[in-house]
Amino acid sequence: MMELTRKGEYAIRGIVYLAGRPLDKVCLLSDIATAVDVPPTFLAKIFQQFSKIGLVKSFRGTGGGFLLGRPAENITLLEVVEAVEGPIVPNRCVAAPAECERSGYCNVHPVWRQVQLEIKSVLEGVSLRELVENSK
Amino acid sequence: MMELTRKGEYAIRGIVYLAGRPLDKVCLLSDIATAVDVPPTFLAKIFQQFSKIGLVKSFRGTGGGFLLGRPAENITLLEVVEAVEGPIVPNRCVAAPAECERSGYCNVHPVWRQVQLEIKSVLEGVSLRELVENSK
DNA sequence: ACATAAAAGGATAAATAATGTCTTTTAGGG
DNA sequence: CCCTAAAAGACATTATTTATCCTTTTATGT
Repeated sequence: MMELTRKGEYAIRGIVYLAGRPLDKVCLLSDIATAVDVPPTFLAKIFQQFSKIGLVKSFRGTGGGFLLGRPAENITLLEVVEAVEGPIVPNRCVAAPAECERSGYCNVHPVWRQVQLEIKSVLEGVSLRELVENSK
Repeated sequence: MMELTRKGEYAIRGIVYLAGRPLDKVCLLSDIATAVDVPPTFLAKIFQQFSKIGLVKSFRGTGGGFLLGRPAENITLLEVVEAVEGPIVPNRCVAAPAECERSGYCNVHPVWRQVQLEIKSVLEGVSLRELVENSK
């Protein structure tokens, strides 16, 4: 339970790597995949999701590849994770309160809500910039 | 990602119900299952896990059933969840740091560690007593 | 225009995990 | 000895995760 999937792990590895590259040089997906040791086809799907919401910018054709969509300090770990895993919902009743009404009011609900807030708070407090800096 | 499974949800429902029953009367599994709307065979597995670690006491045969293993105020939501879901590990690198050594030191690791602490902290702060009281 | 490069998108397959059932075994009470 | 009820293990089903492959679209250079 409560475990990041491979997809999420790969997503972080990939975008952190990209964030650590020179800003003006587009990165080939295949190069990123090799560098962070992720199946290229899988990473492609992940970067497509990033691209849709603007976390990265993509360029097709010769000389194409990927650039970070915004400065690394403006991208939080929460955004990266939610981009590929969907919203952080420790229990489905938090996502869909309607399903919580099994027998009136559910007193566990506020606890899960609190868990959700804490997780989001931690992940939101970390930017790609910080993740890159330490590794240099 | 990060979502409680049905098993965890059922586990909470079941033991909270038990905690709300008179202390000295053993509860039939079938009655609990009916009350909290969970498949009886599935709930049986869950209560077996509870029993092994003493969260509940079980009695076989005629007049048998289940009792809470300790006073409700001494059982935390964390214990209940971990009993059936295993330890709270938001990323496998937190459970097995060895796998984190992909390329030297992983700078995301401390973040997941922090997430783990926060989740555990919230769940540890809630006892079955509190969950029962509100519902009355 | 044409050939090439690279991402986008869709369909599908394999592996793993979640969910649930069934049957047999063990223990206790009458 | 017989009935009840939980324990334990094997099995079945479904859903999700983790990929892979193939075609299409878009861009660049010649």
